Amino acid sequence: MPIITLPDGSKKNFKSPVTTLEVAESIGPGLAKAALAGKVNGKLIDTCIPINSDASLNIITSKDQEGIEIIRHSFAHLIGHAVKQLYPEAKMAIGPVIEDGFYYDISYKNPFTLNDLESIEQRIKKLIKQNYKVIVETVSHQKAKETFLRRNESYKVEIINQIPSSEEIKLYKHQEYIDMCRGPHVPNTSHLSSFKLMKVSGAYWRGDSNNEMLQRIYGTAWKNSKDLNSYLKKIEEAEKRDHRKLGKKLSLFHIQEESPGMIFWHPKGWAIYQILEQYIRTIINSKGYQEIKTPQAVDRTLWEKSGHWEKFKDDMFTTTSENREYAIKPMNCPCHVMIFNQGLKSYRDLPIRLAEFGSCHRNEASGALHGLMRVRNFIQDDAHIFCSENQIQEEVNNFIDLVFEVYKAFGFDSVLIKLSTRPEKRVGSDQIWDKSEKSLSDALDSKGLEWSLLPGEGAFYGPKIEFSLKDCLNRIWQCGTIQVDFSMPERLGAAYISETGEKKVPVMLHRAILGSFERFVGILIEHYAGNFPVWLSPIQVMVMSITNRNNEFCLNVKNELEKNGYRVDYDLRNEKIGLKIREHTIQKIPYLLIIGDKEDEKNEVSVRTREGKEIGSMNLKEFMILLEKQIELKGRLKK
RNA sequence: GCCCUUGUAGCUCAGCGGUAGAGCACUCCCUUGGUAAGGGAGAGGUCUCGGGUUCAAGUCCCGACGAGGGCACCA
Repeated sequence: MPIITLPDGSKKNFKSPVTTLEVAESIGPGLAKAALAGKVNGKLIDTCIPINSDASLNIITSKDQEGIEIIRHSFAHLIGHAVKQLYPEAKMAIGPVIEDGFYYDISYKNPFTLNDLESIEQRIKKLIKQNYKVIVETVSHQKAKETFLRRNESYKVEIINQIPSSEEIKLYKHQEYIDMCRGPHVPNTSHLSSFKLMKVSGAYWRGDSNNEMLQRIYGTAWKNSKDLNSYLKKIEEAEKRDHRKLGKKLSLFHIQEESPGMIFWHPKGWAIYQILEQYIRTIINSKGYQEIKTPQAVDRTLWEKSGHWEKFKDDMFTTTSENREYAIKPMNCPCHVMIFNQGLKSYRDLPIRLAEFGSCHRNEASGALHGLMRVRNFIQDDAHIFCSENQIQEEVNNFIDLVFEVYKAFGFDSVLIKLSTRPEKRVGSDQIWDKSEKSLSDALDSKGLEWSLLPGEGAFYGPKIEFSLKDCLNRIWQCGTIQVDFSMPERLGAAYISETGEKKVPVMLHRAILGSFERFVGILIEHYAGNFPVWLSPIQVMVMSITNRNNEFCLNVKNELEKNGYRVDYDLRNEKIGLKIREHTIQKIPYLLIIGDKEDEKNEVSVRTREGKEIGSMNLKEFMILLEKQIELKGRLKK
């Protein structure tokens, strides 16, 4: 006799086991129609599954996030249903829910084209219209296996073989199509309306590049067409922020065939880069770092000693000279150890913080390259801290503060923090790993930060904290990092004399705040949509004449601003002011100064912003105060 | 690296077997105009590269290289 407690606290008595659907019906026909699943004591189940004992029940509809995820999951099954009708020989692998949508991995002899995608989408629409019931059946492990063997679904069989044979398996029947899933799923296709198949791509079976490649169909689905459209609109808007597009439009940089993955920085892009570098330089100087510079090409023997040659040989560019083989450095760390090694060090010297804006080359897989975000040549705001074991905690703590201080200056409010721990292939004892992993997690916890654990994702020499930011399409990019390294100093013979007079190996902390400048500029372009805050704008002020009678005054204004350290350009072309405003607004220059006879007479400038706001007329001094205030803010205020 | 898509003027793109097109940008001329496009004329392309099919190839086929989206990778 189950008593069902609803979210509002009310209780309902039932004489016999009751399903979510029946409970919903007892409340009202509207709810019964909308019910997608039940959440029984916190666990999601299908609406047709009987509840045998007292329970709290939450009826899930498309208004709940869980409901939308159920809808998306059921859409994955619909791909299966449609694909098997259109291409009976296709084999279905896995079809999970992802952020904003779903996908299905499929094995099929021919590649799916855009036309195929279109016909699959049409077929799904046709299936939805039939308003068919999705039927759940719980079967034994054996029966499930037989079912998929009979249907020649070898991937499903492989999945079942990984499930303990004592477990029961749920089959979802979509008319003649059968899929298997933990569920729950929608009870009827009538709940499935607003979706779009987005793209096809390749994906390795079980995510392993040694396995065969399947075809992945991606889709998005929402509770109604309004949500779907606003999602599609959002993507469209985001694409306009793409740093590659804006980089071209604003003439910041370009990349060309002859040097894939390497950047040609134009004057404006390089201006931004240099401002960043100078900013970081000033900050780290004040935090006890010393800047150094180390060679670009280093004999392979050093890379052999550091362990890079063995593990990353294929990812290094090499060159030869007079029978010697060199690697173009992929990292700065071994060279930093070489500087540390010059001269005997005492425990009193520690920590030693060596920073370098060093250009590194990594021969990344061609398919990994992505604009400024993933390149083969990049410069990090790199530094290595040589310290004793008991200094680790404090150094990590200070670094985390530094990262947040810097990120805040750019207006980043959401920073993803991840702690990556020991990978399978690694150097160093478990004891050392225990210690270093703990020092990182303690540091994060002591700051009260939210972070997630990535087991097995650490570098081969030590665990790391990663600070990641998102691009305009929500793709995540690692920027800052701090990594504990107990191995490389030893491999490269670093040592210091301890308090007790013995030789000890220092710990090395690898760390970067921005990560690569290339990637960080890419993130900034998208973060600001090209509207750089004044301190970063390559051109801060554009001085424009209305007629050529005002040219001289314009030049004076420009020179005066330049003399005061501002980045200024001017436009004296024989064009109408409307055109000049339009062009420089599109170029996203923060301040436009308009100078005509009126301004000339009063010795003032008329100020307009790239947002289209006319601030009014003022003298240059007032304008510079205004500029100064904006520069002070850095990126802390949006726009 | 793998799968799919893709490569035409500085940019965005049309053309998809029969003598290379548009808009914007560019150059010149006219216009001196007050807060997002003034008017006219002109110049500009071994259609990524290399093979092949064909009387004829941006256009079809093969290969290389690059790019885009994923996957794998990311010291």
